[in-house]
Amino acid sequence: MARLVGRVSAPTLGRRRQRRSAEREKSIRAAALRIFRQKGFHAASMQNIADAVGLYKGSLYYYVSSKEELLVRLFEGRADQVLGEIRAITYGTGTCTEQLRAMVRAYVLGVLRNLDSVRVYLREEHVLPPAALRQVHDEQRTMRDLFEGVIGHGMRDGSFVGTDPKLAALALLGMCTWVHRWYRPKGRLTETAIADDFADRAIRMLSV
Amino acid sequence: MARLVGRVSAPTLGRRRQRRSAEREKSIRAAALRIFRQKGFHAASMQNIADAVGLYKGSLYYYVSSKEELLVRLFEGRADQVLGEIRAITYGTGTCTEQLRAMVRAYVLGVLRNLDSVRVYLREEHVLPPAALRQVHDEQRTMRDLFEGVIGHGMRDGSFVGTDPKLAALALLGMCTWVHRWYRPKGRLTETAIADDFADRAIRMLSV
DNA sequence: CCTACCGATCGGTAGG
DNA sequence: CCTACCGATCGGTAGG
Repeated sequence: MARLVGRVSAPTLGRRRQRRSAEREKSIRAAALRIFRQKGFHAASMQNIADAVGLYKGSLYYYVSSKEELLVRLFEGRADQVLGEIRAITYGTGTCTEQLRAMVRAYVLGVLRNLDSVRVYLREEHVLPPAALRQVHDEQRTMRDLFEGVIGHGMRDGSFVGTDPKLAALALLGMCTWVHRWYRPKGRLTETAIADDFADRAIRMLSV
Repeated sequence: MARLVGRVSAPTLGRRRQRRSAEREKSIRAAALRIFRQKGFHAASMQNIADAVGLYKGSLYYYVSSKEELLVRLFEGRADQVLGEIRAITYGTGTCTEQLRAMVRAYVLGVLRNLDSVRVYLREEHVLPPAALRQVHDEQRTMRDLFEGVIGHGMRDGSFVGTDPKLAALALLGMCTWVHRWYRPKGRLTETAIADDFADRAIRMLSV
Protein backbone atom coordinates (compact mmCIF):
# COMPACT_ATOMS: atom_id res chain seq x y z
CA MET A 1 0.00 0.00 0.00
CA ALA A 2 2.65 2.48 1.02
CA ARG A 3 4.60 1.53 -2.08
CA LEU A 4 1.63 2.04 -4.34
CA VAL A 5 0.79 5.46 -2.90
CA GLY A 6 4.38 6.46 -3.41
CA ARG A 7 3.97 5.88 -7.14
CA VAL A 8 0.82 7.87 -7.86
CA SER A 9 1.28 11.27 -9.45
CA ALA A 10 1.54 14.32 -7.20
CA PRO A 11 -1.82 15.97 -8.08
CA THR A 12 -3.79 12.86 -7.07
CA LEU A 13 -2.01 12.23 -3.76
CA GLY A 14 -4.37 11.41 -0.91
CA ARG A 15 -5.77 14.47 0.85
CA ARG A 16 -4.81 13.11 4.24
CA ARG A 17 -1.27 12.57 3.09
CA GLN A 18 -1.10 16.05 1.60
CA ARG A 19 -2.23 17.55 4.87
CA ARG A 20 0.27 15.47 6.83
CA SER A 21 2.99 16.63 4.49
CA ALA A 22 2.01 20.28 4.85
CA GLU A 23 1.99 19.94 8.62
CA ARG A 24 5.41 18.35 8.56
CA GLU A 25 6.69 21.20 6.47
CA LYS A 26 5.32 23.72 8.95
CA SER A 27 6.94 21.93 11.85
CA ILE A 28 10.26 21.92 10.00
CA ARG A 29 10.02 25.70 9.50
CA ALA A 30 9.05 26.27 13.11
CA ALA A 31 11.97 24.17 14.33
CA ALA A 32 14.33 25.93 11.92
CA LEU A 33 13.24 29.37 13.12
CA ARG A 34 13.71 28.36 16.75
CA ILE A 35 17.09 26.77 16.18
CA PHE A 36 18.38 29.56 13.90
CA ARG A 37 17.45 32.02 16.62
CA GLN A 38 19.18 29.97 19.32
CA LYS A 39 22.44 29.12 17.57
CA GLY A 40 22.64 31.37 14.53
CA PHE A 41 22.27 30.20 10.93
CA HIS A 42 25.75 28.82 10.34
CA ALA A 43 26.10 27.15 13.72
CA ALA A 44 22.72 25.48 13.32
CA SER A 45 22.96 22.23 11.40
CA MET A 46 20.39 20.45 9.31
CA GLN A 47 20.95 17.56 11.70
CA ASN A 48 19.80 19.78 14.61
CA ILE A 49 16.60 20.54 12.75
CA ALA A 50 16.12 16.92 11.73
CA ASP A 51 16.54 15.81 15.34
CA ALA A 52 14.04 18.42 16.48
CA VAL A 53 11.34 17.15 14.13
CA GLY A 54 12.28 13.48 14.41
CA LEU A 55 13.56 12.92 10.89
CA TYR A 56 16.87 11.87 9.41
CA LYS A 57 18.93 14.72 8.06
CA GLY A 58 18.67 13.56 4.46
CA SER A 59 14.90 13.46 4.69
CA LEU A 60 14.67 17.20 5.22
CA TYR A 61 15.65 17.60 1.59
CA TYR A 62 12.35 16.02 0.60
CA TYR A 63 10.65 19.17 1.97
CA VAL A 64 13.24 21.90 1.43
CA SER A 65 15.88 22.23 -1.26
CA SER A 66 18.57 23.78 0.92
CA LYS A 67 19.37 25.25 4.28
CA GLU A 68 19.43 28.70 2.69
CA GLU A 69 15.94 28.25 1.26
CA LEU A 70 14.73 27.41 4.75
CA LEU A 71 16.07 30.78 5.92
CA VAL A 72 14.60 32.73 3.00
CA ARG A 73 11.15 31.22 3.49
CA LEU A 74 11.15 32.30 7.12
CA PHE A 75 10.92 35.94 6.05
CA GLU A 76 8.54 35.63 3.12
CA GLY A 77 5.50 37.78 3.74
CA ARG A 78 6.50 38.46 7.33
CA ALA A 79 6.49 42.25 6.94
CA ASP A 80 3.26 42.41 4.92
CA GLN A 81 0.85 42.64 7.83
CA VAL A 82 2.63 45.42 9.74
CA LEU A 83 3.45 47.26 6.53
CA GLY A 84 -0.22 47.06 5.53
CA GLU A 85 -1.43 48.36 8.90
CA ILE A 86 0.98 51.27 8.83
CA ARG A 87 0.21 52.20 5.26
CA ALA A 88 -3.49 52.17 6.10
CA ILE A 89 -2.86 54.61 8.93
CA THR A 90 -1.17 57.08 6.58
CA TYR A 91 -4.18 56.82 4.25
CA GLY A 92 -6.49 57.64 7.16
CA THR A 93 -7.90 60.96 8.34
CA GLY A 94 -5.86 61.55 11.54
CA THR A 95 -3.54 64.48 12.14
CA CYS A 96 0.21 63.93 11.79
CA THR A 97 0.49 63.45 15.53
CA GLU A 98 -2.35 60.95 15.65
CA GLN A 99 -0.98 59.07 12.67
CA LEU A 100 2.55 58.90 14.00
CA ARG A 101 1.35 57.71 17.38
CA ALA A 102 -0.63 54.90 15.77
CA MET A 103 2.27 54.00 13.47
CA VAL A 104 4.77 53.68 16.31
CA ARG A 105 2.31 51.58 18.24
CA ALA A 106 1.73 49.24 15.31
CA TYR A 107 5.44 48.99 14.57
CA VAL A 108 6.45 48.13 18.13
CA LEU A 109 3.70 45.54 18.37
CA GLY A 110 4.86 44.11 15.05
CA VAL A 111 8.38 43.69 16.40
CA LEU A 112 7.18 42.16 19.67
CA ARG A 113 4.84 39.72 17.94
CA ASN A 114 7.51 38.49 15.54
CA LEU A 115 10.44 38.40 17.94
CA ASP A 116 12.13 35.28 16.59
CA SER A 117 11.97 36.31 12.94
CA VAL A 118 13.15 39.83 13.75
CA ARG A 119 16.09 38.49 15.73
CA VAL A 120 17.06 35.98 13.06
CA TYR A 121 16.66 38.49 10.26
CA LEU A 122 18.76 41.18 11.93
CA ARG A 123 21.53 38.69 12.60
CA GLU A 124 21.50 36.72 9.36
CA GLU A 125 20.63 39.40 6.84
CA HIS A 126 24.04 38.94 5.18
CA VAL A 127 23.33 35.25 4.49
CA LEU A 128 20.32 35.97 2.29
CA PRO A 129 20.76 35.52 -1.46
CA PRO A 130 20.56 38.76 -3.52
CA ALA A 131 16.88 38.51 -4.47
CA ALA A 132 15.70 37.86 -0.92
CA LEU A 133 18.00 40.56 0.41
CA ARG A 134 16.58 43.06 -2.05
CA GLN A 135 13.09 42.08 -0.99
CA VAL A 136 13.67 42.71 2.74
CA HIS A 137 15.65 45.88 2.03
CA ASP A 138 12.73 47.17 -0.03
CA GLU A 139 10.38 46.46 2.86
CA GLN A 140 12.67 48.31 5.25
CA ARG A 141 12.93 51.26 2.91
CA THR A 142 9.18 51.36 2.46
CA MET A 143 8.72 51.36 6.22
CA ARG A 144 11.19 54.20 6.64
CA ASP A 145 9.58 56.16 3.82
CA LEU A 146 6.17 55.87 5.49
CA PHE A 147 7.55 57.27 8.75
CA GLU A 148 9.61 59.88 6.94
CA GLY A 149 6.54 60.97 4.99
CA VAL A 150 4.36 61.60 8.03
CA ILE A 151 7.22 63.21 9.97
CA GLY A 152 8.12 65.47 7.04
CA HIS A 153 4.50 66.50 6.61
CA GLY A 154 4.30 67.36 10.29
CA MET A 155 7.53 69.35 10.15
CA ARG A 156 6.22 71.43 7.27
CA ASP A 157 2.83 72.16 8.83
CA GLY A 158 4.37 72.97 12.20
CA SER A 159 3.13 69.91 14.09
CA PHE A 160 6.66 68.66 14.56
CA VAL A 161 9.98 70.34 15.23
CA GLY A 162 13.05 69.76 13.06
CA THR A 163 14.12 69.86 9.43
CA ASP A 164 15.48 66.37 8.77
CA PRO A 165 12.62 63.86 8.59
CA LYS A 166 14.92 61.06 7.45
CA LEU A 167 17.17 61.34 10.49
CA ALA A 168 14.14 61.61 12.74
CA ALA A 169 12.68 58.45 11.19
CA LEU A 170 15.97 56.58 11.71
CA ALA A 171 16.13 57.68 15.35
CA LEU A 172 12.55 56.63 15.92
CA LEU A 173 12.76 53.28 14.13
CA GLY A 174 15.99 52.54 16.01
CA MET A 175 14.34 53.12 19.35
CA CYS A 176 11.43 50.88 18.34
CA THR A 177 13.38 48.11 16.64
CA TRP A 178 15.77 47.84 19.57
CA VAL A 179 13.05 46.43 21.79
CA HIS A 180 13.84 43.05 20.22
CA ARG A 181 17.12 43.05 22.19
CA TRP A 182 15.73 43.60 25.65
CA TYR A 183 12.08 42.54 25.64
CA ARG A 184 11.29 39.42 27.66
CA PRO A 185 7.77 37.96 27.33
CA LYS A 186 7.61 37.29 31.07
CA GLY A 187 9.05 40.67 32.03
CA ARG A 188 7.32 43.42 34.00
CA LEU A 189 6.10 45.28 30.90
CA THR A 190 3.34 44.12 28.57
CA GLU A 191 3.53 44.52 24.81
CA THR A 192 0.90 47.24 24.74
CA ALA A 193 2.47 49.10 27.68
CA ILE A 194 5.74 49.33 25.75
CA ALA A 195 3.98 50.25 22.50
CA ASP A 196 1.96 53.03 24.15
CA ASP A 197 4.95 54.40 26.03
CA PHE A 198 7.07 54.48 22.87
CA ALA A 199 4.29 56.20 20.95
CA ASP A 200 4.23 58.98 23.56
CA ARG A 201 7.99 59.15 23.50
CA ALA A 202 8.06 59.50 19.72
CA ILE A 203 5.62 62.40 19.76
CA ARG A 204 7.53 64.13 22.54
CA MET A 205 10.78 63.70 20.64
CA LEU A 206 9.23 65.62 17.74
CA SER A 207 7.35 68.29 19.70
CA VAL A 208 8.21 71.91 20.56
CA MET B 1 73.98 35.24 14.99
CA ALA B 2 70.49 33.96 14.46
CA ARG B 3 71.43 30.83 16.37
CA LEU B 4 72.77 32.83 19.28
CA VAL B 5 69.67 34.98 19.47
CA GLY B 6 67.68 31.80 19.36
CA ARG B 7 69.38 30.64 22.56
CA VAL B 8 68.92 33.65 24.82
CA SER B 9 66.19 33.45 27.45
CA ALA B 10 62.75 34.85 26.66
CA PRO B 11 63.03 38.06 28.74
CA THR B 12 66.09 39.21 26.77
CA LEU B 13 64.65 38.48 23.34
CA GLY B 14 65.54 41.00 20.70
CA ARG B 15 63.32 44.01 20.95
CA ARG B 16 62.91 44.15 17.21
CA ARG B 17 61.62 40.62 17.13
CA GLN B 18 59.20 41.26 19.96
CA ARG B 19 57.90 44.32 18.23
CA ARG B 20 57.48 42.48 14.97
CA SER B 21 55.50 39.78 16.73
CA ALA B 22 53.29 42.30 18.48
CA GLU B 23 52.65 44.04 15.18
CA ARG B 24 51.77 40.75 13.55
CA GLU B 25 49.34 39.96 16.31
CA LYS B 26 47.68 43.33 15.89
CA SER B 27 47.34 42.82 12.15
CA ILE B 28 45.78 39.39 12.75
CA ARG B 29 43.24 40.90 15.10
CA ALA B 30 42.48 43.68 12.66
CA ALA B 31 41.94 41.19 9.84
CA ALA B 32 39.80 38.96 12.03
CA LEU B 33 37.62 41.90 13.03
CA ARG B 34 37.15 42.94 9.42
CA ILE B 35 36.38 39.42 8.19
CA PHE B 36 34.09 38.56 11.09
CA ARG B 37 32.20 41.73 10.30
CA GLN B 38 31.96 40.95 6.58
CA LYS B 39 31.02 37.26 6.71
CA GLY B 40 30.02 36.57 10.30
CA PHE B 41 32.02 34.50 12.79
CA HIS B 42 31.06 31.02 11.61
CA ALA B 43 31.24 31.73 7.91
CA ALA B 44 34.68 33.31 8.33
CA SER B 45 37.44 30.70 8.21
CA MET B 46 40.89 30.81 9.75
CA GLN B 47 42.08 30.44 6.16
CA ASN B 48 40.35 33.71 5.25
CA ILE B 49 42.15 35.47 8.08
CA ALA B 50 45.47 33.88 7.19
CA ASP B 51 45.07 34.98 3.58
CA ALA B 52 44.33 38.52 4.69
CA VAL B 53 47.54 38.82 6.72
CA GLY B 54 49.75 36.79 4.35
CA LEU B 55 50.36 33.78 6.60
CA TYR B 56 49.60 30.12 6.35
CA LYS B 57 46.59 29.08 8.32
CA GLY B 58 48.59 26.91 10.72
CA SER B 59 50.84 29.82 11.56
CA LEU B 60 47.93 31.70 13.09
CA TYR B 61 48.00 29.21 15.93
CA TYR B 62 51.38 30.50 16.99
CA TYR B 63 49.65 33.78 17.85
CA VAL B 64 46.20 32.67 18.94
CA SER B 65 45.06 29.45 20.53
CA SER B 66 41.73 29.26 18.78
CA LYS B 67 39.25 31.06 16.59
CA GLU B 68 37.05 31.67 19.61
CA GLU B 69 39.87 33.32 21.53
CA LEU B 70 40.34 35.64 18.56
CA LEU B 71 36.72 36.73 18.90
CA VAL B 72 36.90 37.18 22.66
CA ARG B 73 40.01 39.33 22.43
CA LEU B 74 38.32 41.67 19.95
CA PHE B 75 36.06 42.96 22.70
CA GLU B 76 38.51 43.11 25.58
CA GLY B 77 38.72 46.64 26.89
CA ARG B 78 36.67 47.99 23.99
CA ALA B 79 34.00 49.54 26.20
CA ASP B 80 36.41 50.98 28.76
CA GLN B 81 37.01 54.31 27.08
CA VAL B 82 33.39 55.23 26.44
CA LEU B 83 32.33 53.82 29.81
CA GLY B 84 35.03 55.93 31.48
CA GLU B 85 33.98 59.09 29.65
CA ILE B 86 30.34 58.62 30.54
CA ARG B 87 31.06 57.79 34.16
CA ALA B 88 33.20 60.93 34.40
CA ILE B 89 30.27 62.99 33.12
CA THR B 90 28.01 61.67 35.88
CA TYR B 91 30.68 62.60 38.44
CA GLY B 92 30.80 66.15 37.05
CA THR B 93 28.93 69.26 38.10
CA GLY B 94 26.43 69.65 35.25
CA THR B 95 22.65 69.58 35.62
CA CYS B 96 20.81 66.39 34.69
CA THR B 97 20.02 67.87 31.31
CA GLU B 98 23.61 68.88 30.65
CA GLN B 99 24.90 65.51 31.81
CA LEU B 100 22.45 63.49 29.72
CA ARG B 101 23.21 65.56 26.66
CA ALA B 102 26.94 64.94 27.06
CA MET B 103 26.37 61.23 27.76
CA VAL B 104 24.29 60.69 24.63
CA ARG B 105 26.89 62.52 22.60
CA ALA B 106 29.73 60.41 24.00
CA TYR B 107 27.77 57.19 23.52
CA VAL B 108 26.85 57.88 19.89
CA LEU B 109 30.43 58.85 19.09
CA GLY B 110 31.60 55.68 20.82
CA VAL B 111 29.35 53.57 18.60
CA LEU B 112 30.39 55.43 15.43
CA ARG B 113 34.11 55.17 16.22
CA ASN B 114 33.93 51.44 16.92
CA LEU B 115 31.55 50.47 14.15
CA ASP B 116 33.11 47.12 13.29
CA SER B 117 33.37 45.87 16.87
CA VAL B 118 29.84 46.99 17.64
CA ARG B 119 28.49 45.23 14.57
CA VAL B 120 30.40 42.01 15.27
CA TYR B 121 29.52 42.04 18.94
CA LEU B 122 25.81 42.54 18.37
CA ARG B 123 25.76 39.72 15.87
CA GLU B 124 28.08 37.21 17.55
CA GLU B 125 27.27 37.76 21.19
CA HIS B 126 25.91 34.22 21.44
CA VAL B 127 29.24 32.72 20.35
CA LEU B 128 31.15 34.13 23.33
CA PRO B 129 32.13 31.67 26.08
CA PRO B 130 30.40 32.27 29.44
CA ALA B 131 33.11 34.38 31.08
CA ALA B 132 33.44 36.74 28.11
CA LEU B 133 29.67 36.96 27.77
CA ARG B 134 29.36 37.91 31.44
CA GLN B 135 32.00 40.59 30.95
CA VAL B 136 30.24 42.31 28.05
CA HIS B 137 26.85 41.94 29.70
CA ASP B 138 28.25 43.63 32.80
CA GLU B 139 29.51 46.49 30.67
CA GLN B 140 26.12 46.85 29.01
CA ARG B 141 24.36 46.81 32.36
CA THR B 142 26.77 49.39 33.73
CA MET B 143 26.09 51.62 30.75
CA ARG B 144 22.36 51.30 31.19
CA ASP B 145 22.65 51.96 34.93
CA LEU B 146 24.56 55.18 34.28
CA PHE B 147 21.85 56.44 31.95
CA GLU B 148 19.10 55.19 34.22
CA GLY B 149 20.72 56.97 37.17
CA VAL B 150 20.86 60.38 35.54
CA ILE B 151 17.40 60.00 34.03
CA GLY B 152 15.93 58.87 37.36
CA HIS B 153 17.55 61.79 39.15
CA GLY B 154 16.11 64.19 36.60
CA MET B 155 12.65 62.63 36.90
CA ARG B 156 12.69 63.08 40.67
CA ASP B 157 13.87 66.69 40.60
CA GLY B 158 11.45 67.64 37.85
CA SER B 159 14.00 68.11 35.07
CA PHE B 160 12.57 65.19 33.14
CA VAL B 161 9.09 63.84 32.59
CA GLY B 162 8.12 60.24 33.29
CA THR B 163 8.30 57.66 36.05
CA ASP B 164 10.18 54.74 34.47
CA PRO B 165 13.87 55.62 34.11
CA LYS B 166 14.76 52.08 33.04
CA LEU B 167 12.37 52.09 30.11
CA ALA B 168 13.51 55.59 29.17
CA ALA B 169 17.14 54.43 29.22
CA LEU B 170 16.33 51.45 27.01
CA ALA B 171 14.48 53.66 24.52
CA LEU B 172 17.35 56.10 24.43
CA LEU B 173 20.13 53.53 24.16
CA GLY B 174 18.19 51.77 21.43
CA MET B 175 17.93 54.92 19.37
CA CYS B 176 21.66 55.55 19.83
CA THR B 177 22.90 52.00 19.34
CA TRP B 178 20.86 51.60 16.18
CA VAL B 179 23.04 54.10 14.32
CA HIS B 180 25.41 51.19 13.73
CA ARG B 181 22.87 49.78 11.27
CA TRP B 182 22.47 52.80 9.00
CA TYR B 183 25.52 55.01 9.44
CA ARG B 184 27.81 55.21 6.40
CA PRO B 185 31.16 56.98 6.85
CA LYS B 186 30.82 58.68 3.46
CA GLY B 187 27.19 59.63 3.98
CA ARG B 188 25.75 63.13 4.19
CA LEU B 189 25.92 63.29 8.01
CA THR B 190 29.10 63.61 10.05
CA GLU B 191 29.64 61.76 13.31
CA THR B 192 29.30 64.89 15.41
CA ALA B 193 26.20 66.06 13.52
CA ILE B 194 24.47 62.79 14.41
CA ALA B 195 25.74 62.85 17.99
CA ASP B 196 24.55 66.43 18.54
CA ASP B 197 21.18 65.79 16.93
CA PHE B 198 20.59 62.67 19.02
CA ALA B 199 21.58 64.53 22.19
CA ASP B 200 18.89 67.15 21.46
CA ARG B 201 16.42 64.42 20.62
CA ALA B 202 17.09 62.63 23.90
CA ILE B 203 16.48 65.76 25.96
CA ARG B 204 13.30 66.54 24.05
CA MET B 205 12.07 62.99 24.56
CA LEU B 206 12.36 63.52 28.33
CA SER B 207 11.08 67.10 28.53
CA VAL B 208 7.64 68.50 29.47
C1' DC C 1 66.69 25.27 24.35
C1' DC C 2 63.37 29.26 21.61
C1' DT C 3 61.21 31.77 17.54
C1' DA C 4 58.57 31.82 13.74
C1' DC C 5 56.86 29.64 10.77
C1' DC C 6 56.11 25.37 6.95
C1' DG C 7 53.92 21.29 4.44
C1' DA C 8 50.88 17.96 5.51
C1' DT C 9 47.32 15.96 7.67
C1' DC C 10 44.39 15.15 11.93
C1' DG C 11 39.28 13.88 13.43
C1' DG C 12 34.74 15.68 12.39
C1' DT C 13 31.06 17.80 10.00
C1' DA C 14 29.08 20.68 6.41
C1' DG C 15 25.41 20.68 2.59
C1' DG C 16 23.74 17.71 -0.71
C1' DC D 1 11.00 9.46 3.78
C1' DC D 2 15.66 6.35 4.99
C1' DT D 3 20.50 4.66 4.20
C1' DA D 4 24.65 5.27 2.73
C1' DC D 5 27.43 7.97 1.18
C1' DC D 6 30.00 12.22 -1.91
C1' DG D 7 33.33 16.32 -2.47
C1' DA D 8 34.94 20.03 0.25
C1' DT D 9 36.25 22.20 3.78
C1' DC D 10 36.17 23.07 8.72
C1' DG D 11 39.22 24.34 13.10
C1' DG D 12 43.18 22.71 14.94
C1' DT D 13 47.79 20.20 15.46
C1' DA D 14 51.61 17.03 14.14
C1' DG D 15 56.90 16.75 13.39
C1' DG D 16 60.77 19.30 11.74
